[in-house]
Amino acid sequence: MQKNKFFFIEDFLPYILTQAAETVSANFQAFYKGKYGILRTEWRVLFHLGNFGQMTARDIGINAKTHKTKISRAVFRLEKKKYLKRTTSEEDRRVEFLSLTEKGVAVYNDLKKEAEGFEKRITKNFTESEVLVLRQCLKKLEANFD
Amino acid sequence: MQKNKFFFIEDFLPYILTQAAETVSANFQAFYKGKYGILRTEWRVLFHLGNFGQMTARDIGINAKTHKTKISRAVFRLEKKKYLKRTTSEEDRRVEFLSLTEKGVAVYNDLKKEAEGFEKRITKNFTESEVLVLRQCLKKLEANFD
DNA sequence: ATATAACAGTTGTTTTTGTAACTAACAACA
DNA sequence: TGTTGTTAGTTACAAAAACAACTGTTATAT
Repeated sequence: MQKNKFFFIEDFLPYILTQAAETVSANFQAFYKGKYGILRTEWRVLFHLGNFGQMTARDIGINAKTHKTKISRAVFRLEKKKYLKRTTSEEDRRVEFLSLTEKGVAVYNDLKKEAEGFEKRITKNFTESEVLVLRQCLKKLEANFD
Repeated sequence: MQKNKFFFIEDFLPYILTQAAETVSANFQAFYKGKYGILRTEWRVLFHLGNFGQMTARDIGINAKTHKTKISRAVFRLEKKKYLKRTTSEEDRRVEFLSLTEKGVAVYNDLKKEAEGFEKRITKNFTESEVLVLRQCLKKLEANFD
């Protein structure tokens, strides 16, 4: 596959990784952007809350490796759309607990179904073992930078 | 790994794919951004020209699946840095042939070495077969959208 | 106590992207 | 010819991201 002495951009792992991610993301975006007018970071916040329940902006940022300003603005937009509500913590008034509204849960559930279907479709010509190795490798790549 | 009836964002392939890509890219960026002050699209253009020799903006865009305005701006910046030169085609004066200057080739060669080292490092705890499957899967994912 | 540092989250400014509209050159066909 | 359509690449404007500086609150340490 890869010639010995030469470097080919199309075999450079960071490049094909980014290309694949951009293609997949761009196509998945169609669901949440087209259907609910939300951006990628908003999708991430929504799914973190849908998955884990109540969380703070800080913890979403840490888990999703996303900068706090990006989270802050995503939270603002989700709140404006009434998908999310905030409650200030009693113990520490800097902290806000975020959680989905009923409307937000409905959106989450719908997008969750779309996500499951999407994942099945993009891996339909993969063997089970390929999917497994792919997942493992992606997590390992990520972990190599901790 | 994945619970049966539940959806977890951390197992959702498009999500872990994007996360891995962002982490890897952000770390690789340090080389070309820190050392030569160039952006990701500029890196891509530089590497396309370094790899394939003379190309048009159009063909780089098609190959890298990047919009023509992004390419146009990257070309402009690379030209300003004297890494790249243009020659208008004689047959069709809309077309510009792009190629690296001597300075551009030097930058390319240096970054190519960095790239090779970087790739080795991020996959140093991978088996050969894992790397192979990873590459195959990423290309297959990409191809599923053609 | 009170000064200092650390932290959660927001706001402001600059840089980069996305999208559409544009220019200039060619192609096709009446 | 000349009219219409297409293409390569650029430019203008709006949306989003990056980065730094900020507010308000709690923790630490003298």
